[in-house]
Amino acid sequence: MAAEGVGGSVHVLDTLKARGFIEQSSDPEGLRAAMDAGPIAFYVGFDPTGPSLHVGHLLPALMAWHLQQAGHTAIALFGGGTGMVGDPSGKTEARQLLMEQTIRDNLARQRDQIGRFLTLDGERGKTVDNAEWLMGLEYIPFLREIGSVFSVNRMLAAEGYKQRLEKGLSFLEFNYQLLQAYDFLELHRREGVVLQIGGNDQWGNLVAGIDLVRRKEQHTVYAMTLPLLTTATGAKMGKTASGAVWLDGEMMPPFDFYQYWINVDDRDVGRFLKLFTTLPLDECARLGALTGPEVRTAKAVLAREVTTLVHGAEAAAEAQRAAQAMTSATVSDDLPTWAIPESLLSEAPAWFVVVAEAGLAKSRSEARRLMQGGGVKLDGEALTDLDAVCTAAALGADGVVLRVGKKRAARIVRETGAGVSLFTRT
RNA sequence: GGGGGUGUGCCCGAGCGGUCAAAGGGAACGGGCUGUAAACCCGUCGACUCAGUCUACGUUGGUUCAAAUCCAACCGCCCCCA
Repeated sequence: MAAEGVGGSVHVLDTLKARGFIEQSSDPEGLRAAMDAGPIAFYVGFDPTGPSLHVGHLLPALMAWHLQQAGHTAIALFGGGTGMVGDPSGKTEARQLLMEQTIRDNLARQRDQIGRFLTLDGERGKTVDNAEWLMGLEYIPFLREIGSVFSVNRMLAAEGYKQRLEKGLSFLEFNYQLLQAYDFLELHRREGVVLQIGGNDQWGNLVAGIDLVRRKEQHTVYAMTLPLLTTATGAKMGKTASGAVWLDGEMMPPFDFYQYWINVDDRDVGRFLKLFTTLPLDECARLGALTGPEVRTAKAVLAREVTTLVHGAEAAAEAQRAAQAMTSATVSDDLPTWAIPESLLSEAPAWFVVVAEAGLAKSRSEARRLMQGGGVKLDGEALTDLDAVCTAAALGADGVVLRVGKKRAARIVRETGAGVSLFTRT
């Protein structure tokens, strides 16, 4: 990662502001003064309800990275305890309750992923699990110490709960805010944490924590929220046809991850560069100002940078090569390759079967339709004959290139060993 | 606990005994135009051994020649009363 702002003259808060990380801040001046007085400890929470983190989590992770680069201590809090309750903020419906074991598995994976962004040496950064202090809580003491300072009136008036009040809100979920506020208090006591960051939908929870710390400890602590990102077309960031854009390489191959960024809307490129890469601001500005076909250059940089952050330089380079090979009609080693099993080849399968088996279409029916619509190309030639079959002779020594649309392609080779497709097989 | 609703394909949403693989919209995908972008136009959009068959309208059973459509129970959700 590019080092930026370390010992530099630009204040990290200004950097964050300029890059678009800050949506709301509880007390900008106070926080700045606290930071100027010396390194502070801050925390950011992750909810273990998903099996992997996704691009949405990238934002808080990168914000934490910037803060850590500026010398502040990062604490990544995993909600092993709160995950068992479920945050109702901004949700339309109640969340399904997860099994304890599922939460623990998710948590382990997420901890691993966050380690790629933050230094977690226990000195400059560490991870904690709030199950540690939440699971052992006793009801009556908790109610007396924490519950007594919360106002139900105020909670009900909060924007985040409005939607849920229409649809119904269980008492379990209603308690979520108390628990998150308690986390802040606990981390303040244990680790001297004075800042919590989170998504803008967390605002109510963060502020509740600030209030709680003030009441119990008479200390001022701070909160900052990140904007909830939407794409230029108004959709939620990070959604694709097949689901979320996962950071886990098994759930979303690096190639697909890379492609996600290449296919981003033009209008989002400048904004995303500032948020999702660690490139200097002026470089982001330069790339973001490109217009017309040149935007592709900016997208290539965006895709490479983010993929590098998440999957490493090697995987990013590989994805980039595959993407380039995608646009040329020639057979290339860089293309995702699928080795057709000898057992299948010997049956002289129709091409639509091969298209489906190679993962280029979800089903044979879809492969058929794609062919009928002229969307399948074999070595650059449209392949529309449903009866055409794939034979050893057709493959030749170097194999062939099957292309579906502009964004999917694979080299089909004759081989008995199992090939690895870079595509998400469904 | 009592009363009333409701549950449809990725999402929203029509259908209310046969003509329903299920209108319409959105999303998505393919073609055209381009720049692996947006907008726009065209097409597709359950599966399979593809002009045929199978699986689908919360779940399970029932009525009927025939059910997404009627009945019962169950499950989930919503509203009113307690």
